[in-house]
Amino acid sequence: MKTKSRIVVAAIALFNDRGTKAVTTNHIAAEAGISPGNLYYHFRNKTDIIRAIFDEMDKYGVAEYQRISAERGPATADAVAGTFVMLQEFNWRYRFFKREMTSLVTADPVLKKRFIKTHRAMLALVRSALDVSIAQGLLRDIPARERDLLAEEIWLVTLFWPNYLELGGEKVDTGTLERGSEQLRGIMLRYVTQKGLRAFSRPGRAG
Amino acid sequence: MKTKSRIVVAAIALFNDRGTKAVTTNHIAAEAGISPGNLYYHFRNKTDIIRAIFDEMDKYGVAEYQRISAERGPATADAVAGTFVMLQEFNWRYRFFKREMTSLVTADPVLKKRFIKTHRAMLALVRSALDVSIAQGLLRDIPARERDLLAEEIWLVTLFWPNYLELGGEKVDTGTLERGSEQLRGIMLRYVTQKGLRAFSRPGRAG
DNA sequence: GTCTATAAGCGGATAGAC
DNA sequence: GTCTATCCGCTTATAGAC
Repeated sequence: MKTKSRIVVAAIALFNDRGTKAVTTNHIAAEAGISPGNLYYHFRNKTDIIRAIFDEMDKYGVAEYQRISAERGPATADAVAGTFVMLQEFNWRYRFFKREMTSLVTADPVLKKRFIKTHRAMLALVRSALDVSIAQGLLRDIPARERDLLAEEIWLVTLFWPNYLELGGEKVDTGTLERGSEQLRGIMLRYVTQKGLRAFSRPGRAG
Repeated sequence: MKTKSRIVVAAIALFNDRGTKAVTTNHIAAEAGISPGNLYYHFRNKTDIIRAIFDEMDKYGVAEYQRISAERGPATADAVAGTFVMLQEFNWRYRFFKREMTSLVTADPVLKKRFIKTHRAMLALVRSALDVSIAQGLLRDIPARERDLLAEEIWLVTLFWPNYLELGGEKVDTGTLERGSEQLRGIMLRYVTQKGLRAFSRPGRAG
C-alpha cells in the first residue's frame, strides 16, 4: 500500500479508538510505521489528514449507494433495505467522525463546506426517495411541508443514531444498530400503504 | 460573585465561542480576571471544570423543569409547550456541550457516568409524559414497543437538534430552533386525538 | 485565596542528509 | 520518499511568597 494510504488507515484506526484530540501526528506516524518527518511530507498537518478521510468517506458512500441502486434498481424497497445496512456499516467504519462531527466541522471551515455539500445531497436523496415511494403508491400522499419535515427527521435519525447509542452508554453493535433501523421503519410505517406494507416488510436481498 | 463561579462562567463563554479544545486553562483564567495559579487552586484541571459545568447544567435543567411543572401542572399541554421553550434556551446557553457531548462523554468516564444517569432519567420522563397524555386521551393508544421507540425518537430529536442545525450550516437562532419544535409537533401529530388536537394547538402561556 | 515565577513536557513542524 | 535531529511555542501544573 502507498504510504499516503497507510497514514490514512492508521489515522482512522487511532481516531476510532482514542478520538482525534488524543491522537497526535507522532502517534499516527508510529502506527503507520514511518517517521514523523515523513508524515509531514505527505500531509500538511492533522487537519489535512482529517479532510482526506472525509473525502474518502464521501467517495466510499457514493460508490456503495450507486452499487446498491444499480444492483437492485433505484427506489425499490429492496434498495432501501440495502442502503440501511450499508449506512450502518459505514457508520461503524468511520465511527470517530460521527462521534466528533459537530466539533470537527465547526473547527475547520474547509471541512465544513465539504460536509454541508454532502449533507444537502443526502437530504435531497431522502426527499426524492420519499417522492418516488409516494408516486409508486408505497406511501400515502403526504403534504409538501410535512414531506420536508419527514425527510429531515429520517436523515437526522440516520445521522445521529451511533452518537445517540454512545451517549446512552450502549455498545454500537449489530443489535443496537438494528434498533436504529427499527426506528426508521417505525417512522415509515406511519405513512405506509397496504401495497407498501407488503413491499417493506418483505426482507430484501440484504436480509 | 465567588471566584469559583467566575471561572465556570468564563469557561462556558469561551467554550461556547471557541470549543473546549482551543481554550486553555490560561485563557479561562484571563477571561475570569484571575491568575493561572489561582485557577488551579479551585480546579484540578480543565476536565474538572467541564464536570462542574455539567453538574450546573443538570441542576439548572431539573430546577427549570420543576418550576414549569409546578406553575402549569404536570403533563398538561401547557407544560409541554413551556418545556420545549425551556429546552431550546437551555441548548443555547450550553451550546458547546451539545456540540461536543459525544467526544466529551467518551473521553471522561466520570462525566460519562453522570451523563448516562441524566440521559436515562430524561428518557423515562418523556416516556411517562407519553403515558399520561395517552391516559388523558390526548394521544391515541400506542402499543408498548412503539411507545418506547417513540419516546426514544422524541428524545433523540430534542438532544441533537442544535447539532443538526450546526452541521447543516444553519444558524442556531429563534427561527431554526422553532423548526425543531415543529419537528416534535409533527411527530406528536401522528398520534394525537381530536381532544388532544385542541389541547396541543392551543398555544400555552409560553407563546 | 491569590499572586508570580517557573519547571517540565509535549505536540507541531521544519531543515537537511541520504 | 524517507529518515534523524532539532527547535519553537504552548499548556499544564506546581512551588512558594504574600
